[in-house]
Amino acid sequence: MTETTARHGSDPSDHKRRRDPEARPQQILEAAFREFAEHGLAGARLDDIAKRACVAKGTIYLYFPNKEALFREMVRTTLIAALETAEVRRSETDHETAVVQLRAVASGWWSFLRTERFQVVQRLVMADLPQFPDLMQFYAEEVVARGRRLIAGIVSRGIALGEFRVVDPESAARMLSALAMTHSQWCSRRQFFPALMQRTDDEVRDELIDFYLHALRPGLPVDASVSPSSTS
Amino acid sequence: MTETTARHGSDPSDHKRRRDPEARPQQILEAAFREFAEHGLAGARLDDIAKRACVAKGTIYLYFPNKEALFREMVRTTLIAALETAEVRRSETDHETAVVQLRAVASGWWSFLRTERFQVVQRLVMADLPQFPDLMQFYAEEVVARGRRLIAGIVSRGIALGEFRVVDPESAARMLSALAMTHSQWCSRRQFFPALMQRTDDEVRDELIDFYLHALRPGLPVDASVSPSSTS
DNA sequence: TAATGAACTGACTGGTCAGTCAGTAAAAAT
DNA sequence: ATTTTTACTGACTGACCAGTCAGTTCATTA
Repeated sequence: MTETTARHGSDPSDHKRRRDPEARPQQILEAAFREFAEHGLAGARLDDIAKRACVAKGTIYLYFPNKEALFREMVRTTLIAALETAEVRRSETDHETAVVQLRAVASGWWSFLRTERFQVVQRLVMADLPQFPDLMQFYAEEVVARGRRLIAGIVSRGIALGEFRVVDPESAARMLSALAMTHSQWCSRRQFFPALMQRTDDEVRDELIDFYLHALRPGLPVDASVSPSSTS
Repeated sequence: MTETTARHGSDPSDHKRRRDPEARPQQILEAAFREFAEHGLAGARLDDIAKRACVAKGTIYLYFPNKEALFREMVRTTLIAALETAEVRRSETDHETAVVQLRAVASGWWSFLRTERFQVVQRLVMADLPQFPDLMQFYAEEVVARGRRLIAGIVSRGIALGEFRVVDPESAARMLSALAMTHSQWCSRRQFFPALMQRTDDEVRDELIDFYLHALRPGLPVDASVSPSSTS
């Protein structure tokens, strides 16, 4: 009784879109990503995640059994999304020299390392993942090992083609990972590393790829193998 | 009245050594180190730290105003202790070739990176230090920059002596840091990196130093990074 | 028009823990 | 022997927050 055309809510346009409930998990995961990124696992509050997702706290529990599950799922989906990003460039350069291919793939990999998503995961991996051995395993296998195999393959090819000196490809791949991952982290904290302040991301990338390629140059000695291009 | 020789406590040998109270801060800091190492900043409980230090919780507050201060001080003293460890070897090799000196200093630095103390701090730096910009600054300046200067000096000398190709010494030092820090972390998580399982710490060290020295070998003619010889 | 139930809400509860403080106990001073 | 000081204790409190659940809203069905 007493209802005119206006109910109590008044504005019919701000209707919460409880339409398509299958969008909810993504929406919550995205909010969780932001909160975990800023505060880590322990520091993130479910109330804040809910607020960010424009959802009540109870709603989160309709889709995820608890905070830990939410965290796990958020890491998993982020890693998967990141992987897809990384798969972009790759075999489209198989006809090139190993040096060219390595530059191309390393650049793609670098772009991935420089994304905010990866940087955030990187921090969470260091900070909180020791508590979740299975996620750590997933990360090690699906992200680290996968990237490493990619690089190792190219290095092998370069060795076979005589472009690189003979090295253990797995080890060489690890060296590139180390250079790239660390430099990417440092780039994200430029304020603390004066030398990086006067370099762009791309310059840092080129610097480390050049350095890396120098380490793989075939040995100096016997002349014949290298065509003396006598240029400058 | 009624007291014989025995009071109520009975055992006179377990007297808490409230002797030399200046030992207390160190004792608490050490316990804090262990707890923070295992659980991070948020996860460590003051009750546990107290228990580990064989002290009541209240006692901690006699020496540190709050948990954050305890954390800061623990990081500070650990970094300082770590630095002293690292300063050991150094100018005692100034008469050697740059290559030999670099090997010696890098080995010393590597031992430092491999200590539990450094590994723990490394993790805390990643996980929790963003909240403490001044500590981050301290870490960047006193640990990272200092180590980098040390290496850069040797590289400069090697360039001057013609042992190394001409590179930016600061950049070269950064490359070595990246290789060493990352590999040290991976060594601490060997379970997840199959390739490292069959290598000792020392083998990993040699592998990366060799790789590094290859990158610094004085060049073939000129770089001419990519020479498209138009094979096709 | 009413009944049904899926989607969602947010006040509430119970456990956890940083930080407090009134009190004890031993050593030093009187 | 008595008082004062220093070092320490641990039960307590209040804030915080993950997780719950009785209740609301609204689209769909009857």
